[in-house]
Amino acid sequence: MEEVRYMISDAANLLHVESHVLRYWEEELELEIPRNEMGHRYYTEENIIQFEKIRKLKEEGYQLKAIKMLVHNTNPQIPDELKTTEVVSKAQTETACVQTKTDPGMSKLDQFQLLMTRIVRDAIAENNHELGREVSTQVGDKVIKEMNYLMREREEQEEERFRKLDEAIRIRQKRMRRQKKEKKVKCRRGDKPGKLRLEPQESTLS
DNA sequence: GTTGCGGGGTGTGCAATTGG
DNA sequence: CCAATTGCACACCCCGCAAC
Repeated sequence: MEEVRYMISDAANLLHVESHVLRYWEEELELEIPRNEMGHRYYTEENIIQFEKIRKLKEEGYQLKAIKMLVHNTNPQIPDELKTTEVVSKAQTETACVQTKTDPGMSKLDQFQLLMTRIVRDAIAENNHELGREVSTQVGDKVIKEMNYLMREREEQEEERFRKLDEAIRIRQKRMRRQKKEKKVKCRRGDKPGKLRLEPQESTLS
């Protein structure tokens, strides 16, 4: 199976960010992006997935420092001070609510999030050494199952998204090959070759 | 066939801007 | 104030095309 390589512009398009953002993230997060013979970055599907996750974490309000920890797996538990103030205050508000009582009309996901917020807040109040034990005793089987389910669901969504991305790229490559082939045929016939143009591609992704 | 030119894409580096 | 983002300048390389 041939490894798919995306140039920085392709990767930027796929991820809906500017190319200099990718370079910036690469630098700040100390990511190792492979280079080709020309010294140009190329991105594998693995890299794309990694950047997609980074982008999601950014959207969720995490700072690059926190994301860096996650990426390098040095400290999977992210302290609140590494979240934006907006995210922290939101979490605090939710925690305050759950302290009083839980709204019976709340969705399962909301209840789960509130539960997690409370657990994490309590755990942070203890020292870092106690944190792991504290969480593991409070997070019961039910929460773990919920977490696994949510994680699996999310992974499936991501897989589906990248399947679509891959399909779009393959269609484009196929089209380009066909155009080149047509061009060659025209050349052999003696036609004057026109400049190869890419058809504007409709976005198959949203 | 070779050469020169221009366009497009990429690189780095730094400064400016933005927003919490 | 600082982290994050954006913009700009300049250099390099590749490729297509026209002229010779």
